[in-house]
Amino acid sequence: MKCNPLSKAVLERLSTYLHFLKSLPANAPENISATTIANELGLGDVQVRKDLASVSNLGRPRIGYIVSCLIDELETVLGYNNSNDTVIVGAGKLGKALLAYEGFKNYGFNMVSAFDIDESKTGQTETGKNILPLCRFKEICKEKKIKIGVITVPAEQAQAVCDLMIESGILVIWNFAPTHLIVPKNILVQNENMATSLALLSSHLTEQLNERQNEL
Amino acid sequence: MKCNPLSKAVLERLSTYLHFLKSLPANAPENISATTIANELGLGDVQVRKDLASVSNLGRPRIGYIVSCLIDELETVLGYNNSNDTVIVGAGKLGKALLAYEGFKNYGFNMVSAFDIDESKTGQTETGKNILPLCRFKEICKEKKIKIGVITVPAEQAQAVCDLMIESGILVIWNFAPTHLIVPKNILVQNENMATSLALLSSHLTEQLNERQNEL
DNA sequence: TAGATTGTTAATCGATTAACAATC
DNA sequence: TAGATTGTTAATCGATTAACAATC
Repeated sequence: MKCNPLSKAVLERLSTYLHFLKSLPANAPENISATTIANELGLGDVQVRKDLASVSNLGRPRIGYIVSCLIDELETVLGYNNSNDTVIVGAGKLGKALLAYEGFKNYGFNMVSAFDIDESKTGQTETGKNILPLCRFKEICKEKKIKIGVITVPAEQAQAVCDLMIESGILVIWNFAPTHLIVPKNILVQNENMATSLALLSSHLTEQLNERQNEL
Repeated sequence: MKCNPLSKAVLERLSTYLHFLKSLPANAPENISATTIANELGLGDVQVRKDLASVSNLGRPRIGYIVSCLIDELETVLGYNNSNDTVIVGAGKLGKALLAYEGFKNYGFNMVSAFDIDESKTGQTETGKNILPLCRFKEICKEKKIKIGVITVPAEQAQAVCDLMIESGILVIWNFAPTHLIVPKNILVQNENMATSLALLSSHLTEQLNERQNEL
């Protein structure tokens, strides 16, 4: 396993490969070629091979890759085998849902607790996790050395929460607030922003419809 | 307004600019320079200027852009001023939530109805929208000339639903199923896939932590 | 006129694709 | 050995950045 930093585009594809490999039936052959993966996913074979080469040296001429080993290696590279403590700020509907969702464990995320400025929301949830007052945020993050934060507060408060997170030692932010966050270069913000998705859809549609018109 | 097709990266930024402009206070000056936008969003000024130039010719030396006109133009380019009928396949929790959500109107999306293969789910929702049996999907899409489809079925059924959508004339697919869909080139699939987001977060974190270790 | 700001042209950078040598 | 498949090196493509001329 190599470790020069991978681009966003590569990581996205690696995640696709992993998902595809895991979805193979149990009676499938135990090895698979990059070309097969590429065809199944509608990508170029060279691209798949290059992507895989950037994280693994399991490929063997004539044989390809052993599926189970490749899955292992991808999970490691993508961090699904870690267990990273994660905190949430904003204990509204979404925040609570994320706090309760068990599935994050599969991706190496462990939702520790949520924080909210509204102290009436604090207490324990049915699933036994704590919702704590925001004033304890920094203290707890530093103590537990937490590096991942999730923002589920309204847009107006998102930047302030973001600043607090950075001050508290958080390195990676998963932002559900529909706003652009300004952060230092070494901090990653991953936006989960519906407006952006919709803009892409909309624009592609307009283009498609124009093309059709031109054809007539 | 010009109209050569815009790249995904540009569209994402345009959506950010629009959001930022809308968030300006009412008493802000009525014009704004690309440099100001760039600084506020932590981007390069040339990039902002080039992005804006690709959709507008409102920029005036010394003055910049009139905020309200720019908002209008961005909304048009991003399609927020259209009203695009949209259908949903999969009337589970997520499908129903999307069907009920009023906010899509602001982005030019009108959720017409949802479809489900399970006929026990059919009927009218509290918000007065219909959940229809999947067997009527093609007929209705063709009749209403629907071009946008949302997939909220489990991963196993997503490809079949996707194929049905394409057959029914849909051009743009918003996919919430955690799986890779294979489509012809002229169809856009926008994936709303948490696993991919998480992979990006995780990998960045690993990188950051390694760097810190090296510094010691 | 001077200065701010635009839009464009050219240079750089990074990612994808094509060609090919290496190997089982 | 022949053929499939890998990984790498070079070529292409596209996007970002830098430099600069145009303009109000």
